[in-house]
Amino acid sequence: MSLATKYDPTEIEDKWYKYWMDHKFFASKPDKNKEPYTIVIPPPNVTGQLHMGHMLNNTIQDVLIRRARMQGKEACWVPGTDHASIATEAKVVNLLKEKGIKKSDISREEFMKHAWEWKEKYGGIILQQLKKLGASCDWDRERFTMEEDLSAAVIEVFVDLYKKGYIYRGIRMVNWDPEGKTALADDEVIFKEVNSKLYHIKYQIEGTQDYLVIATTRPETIMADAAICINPNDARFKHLKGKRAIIPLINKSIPIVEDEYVDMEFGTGCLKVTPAHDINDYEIGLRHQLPVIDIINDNGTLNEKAQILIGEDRFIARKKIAKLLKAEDLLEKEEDYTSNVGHSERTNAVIEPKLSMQWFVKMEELVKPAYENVMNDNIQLIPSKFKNTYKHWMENVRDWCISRQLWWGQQIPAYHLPNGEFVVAKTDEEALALAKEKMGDNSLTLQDLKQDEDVLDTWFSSWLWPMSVFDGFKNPENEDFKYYYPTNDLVTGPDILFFWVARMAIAGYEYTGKKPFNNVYLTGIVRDTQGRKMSKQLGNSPDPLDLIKNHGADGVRAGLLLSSAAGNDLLFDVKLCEQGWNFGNKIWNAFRLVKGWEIVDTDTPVASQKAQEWFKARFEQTIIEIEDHFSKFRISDALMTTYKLIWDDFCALYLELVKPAYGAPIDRKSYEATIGFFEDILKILHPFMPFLTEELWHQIKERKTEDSLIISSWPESQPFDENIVKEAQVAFEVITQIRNIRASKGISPKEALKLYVKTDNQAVYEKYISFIHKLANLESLEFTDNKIDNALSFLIKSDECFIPMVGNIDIEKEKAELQKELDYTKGFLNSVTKKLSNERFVSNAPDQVVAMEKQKQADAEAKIKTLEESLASLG
RNA sequence: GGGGAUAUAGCUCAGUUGGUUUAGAGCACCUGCCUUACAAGCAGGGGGUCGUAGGUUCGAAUCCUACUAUCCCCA
Repeated sequence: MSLATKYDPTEIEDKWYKYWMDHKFFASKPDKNKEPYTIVIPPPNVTGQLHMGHMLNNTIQDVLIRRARMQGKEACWVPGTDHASIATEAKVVNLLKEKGIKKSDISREEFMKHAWEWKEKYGGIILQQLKKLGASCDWDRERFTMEEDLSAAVIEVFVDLYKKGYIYRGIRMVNWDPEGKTALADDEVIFKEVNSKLYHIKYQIEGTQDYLVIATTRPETIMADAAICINPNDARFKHLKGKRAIIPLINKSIPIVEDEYVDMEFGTGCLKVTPAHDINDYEIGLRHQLPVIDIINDNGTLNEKAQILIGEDRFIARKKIAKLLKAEDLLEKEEDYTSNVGHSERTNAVIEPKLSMQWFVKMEELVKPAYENVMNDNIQLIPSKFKNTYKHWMENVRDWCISRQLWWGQQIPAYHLPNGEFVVAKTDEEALALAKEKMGDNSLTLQDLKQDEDVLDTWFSSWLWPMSVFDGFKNPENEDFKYYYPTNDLVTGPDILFFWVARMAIAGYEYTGKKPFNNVYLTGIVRDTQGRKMSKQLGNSPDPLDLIKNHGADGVRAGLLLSSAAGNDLLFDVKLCEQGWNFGNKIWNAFRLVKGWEIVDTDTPVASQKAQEWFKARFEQTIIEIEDHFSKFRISDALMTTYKLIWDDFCALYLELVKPAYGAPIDRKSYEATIGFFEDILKILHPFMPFLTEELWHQIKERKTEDSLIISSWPESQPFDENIVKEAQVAFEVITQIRNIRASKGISPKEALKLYVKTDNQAVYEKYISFIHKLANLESLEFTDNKIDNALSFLIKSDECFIPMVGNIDIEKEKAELQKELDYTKGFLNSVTKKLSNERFVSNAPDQVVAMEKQKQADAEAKIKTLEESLASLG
């Protein structure tokens, strides 16, 4: 069979993914004889499309899971999605709008029916996309946070936390999204710099003809003002103390209060206090017992409490108020001003701070085990720098607002009673029983109970994920849960360290007494080459599926991993994927070379024999390095080490050493050794580039299903002789030097050269003479005690090598090069000597260090001697 | 305003508890090669004094302090 000169991943990738699926290689079930290795996927938003962040994060998970599988562990990667209340509801509302249906015109039940239909039809595309990437998830275990069992777990936890006193209702200032008509968590608010205006408005001081001036960006809220506030230390406003001011347009009298919160430098130094519409004002209001006047409806329009402009949108009202004030000469001036304004992550609406009744989880007590067990490394964060951030958050944890004014989600299992009280229960029946008890009224019926309208925050589902995917609530004694939980590694972005990771740890300890995972690997954020976050608005994100189409999933995976150290942001460049593909192509062609050889039963050439010994040792040495990288989650380094082993050691050196002359056959022993090495490198590369490696694995020979690479065994490190690697290195250095001479003198590789070596250690050279012959094209290698005239020379440590030249040698140039080398070495010797002549160094530094310095000194002195002799001989 | 992180070659990053060279890698760059696996390749090469200024130490890219710059989180 002939192979194309260029690797084409398209068909190969689909073929092998199907093959793995058909043979259930991703599937996992508890096996007492094997060690479990479990990862739960960070459930992507069910409305989501694969983006670069997912690609990175899932590639890492797949690398970990594939390696564990090959190590003989029972590898289980659970996939799934979360129901994303806000995003999904927005999608469904839009879809209904297109059909001419308003959400407000249909019942909750009808809406849910539409939402589920939407989910079945359009949801979870992202999981299909993950398959293109090669993700080896156990798809039979796919879960969804709104499915029956997982919802039951959410309700159970709510009721339980309520009973334990961790859940309460309270009025709070929340981030209100007037478009989505829901409260948002702080992290769902994006602050953007917005150009706005600072309006300077005159308020008459009651009982006088004088005015005070306040500066505000929100003149439409003046009707909700409860006071004017000044700093008690502000000498300018002594005359205002104890007075009252009149709100313009509605002529309402409000007190002037004093509070040190007011920044004397900012604006006019007079602050209007609007407790209902600003979090800071709310707090001032509490301190001064000011009334709260809420003038804005849920949809962002003014309500009747505003007295004027009722029904107008807040932004239109702003303009109209400005106009009205101007008309009455109460607008002193407008100045341009940029301010940070919160926007809804989902709807992009400007956030309205709003007081409302919400449900909260009391965090302070609940958080303790999750806090301690990260601090003591029971749960490890990788990289560990995130421990600081985690600590800071945990120590300043705030109560968690878990209610959302939406329908898509688990409806809060609280039932309001006619008298305004409420009960919390898992079912209607239990609620009714509780209500009867509470009210002492047996005649109550379900009709008297009204279930809370709100649903729970999506995070309130996903914080249970590592437990609920294994049915840890429904049936805590089940085999899966006992076997797979706690999970091993969690891979996610640092942006959800608090919203998700910390909360999972909290829930894990609360409900199982155990950590939900051992290690949390925090990936970097994928940015564009200019360092900007990838976003739809900027349009700076490449389409992941296009990337896969153009560079192959293997190429993209390798490209993403090549420069993404844990926790460091990755500046994504398509060039990385090209590099990934190049690498795949390199291996493909290496295979073409080997596959093309004709095999005969002849003796093994010395070079080939030695090359096998050498590569074996080099491989073992590298495996240790790779294991070390993996143990520290240095995935990028593990790949780079593999990359260099394959490209530099295997292709550039080993294959060149065993490669027979063109058209000549290869001896059977060398061929078989080479195939063995090839299999080993395919194994260690498989977690990174699964498709190409599986393809070549089967190209090597016909294999049974159970001999597939994906389930083959990971190479274990074997003892090896370090001296082989070290001594061969001398030969490789000689080769490089000779090639250097060829390059700089324009000598063709075809022209064989003579090499003379002046050394005290002939044995090392003799051992690997065959390497030098083959890779540097030597006519002969001889040892000498004297300098060789009319030759170019170079140094290997203090050994001197000579290549006789037929033509003239540019003596001046040679001298200059030698002089440069000499200067450097002298400088180096100088620094070493200085160290050694320092008595305090010699007496304080460890013996080993001193010995090393002495060795350096001796080497440098020998080298200098040789260099000086060479210079002298050149005249 | 508070907290945290980072600053090493043109770019992206290593540098593992301070001592294997006057600092490494990949990519990019330069030179020469269509050498019979691969020109998306091969061979060779140049390039940084480790953000700035101090300090600790026999010894600092590594520890401390200040400053500067950038980024993130919280308010």
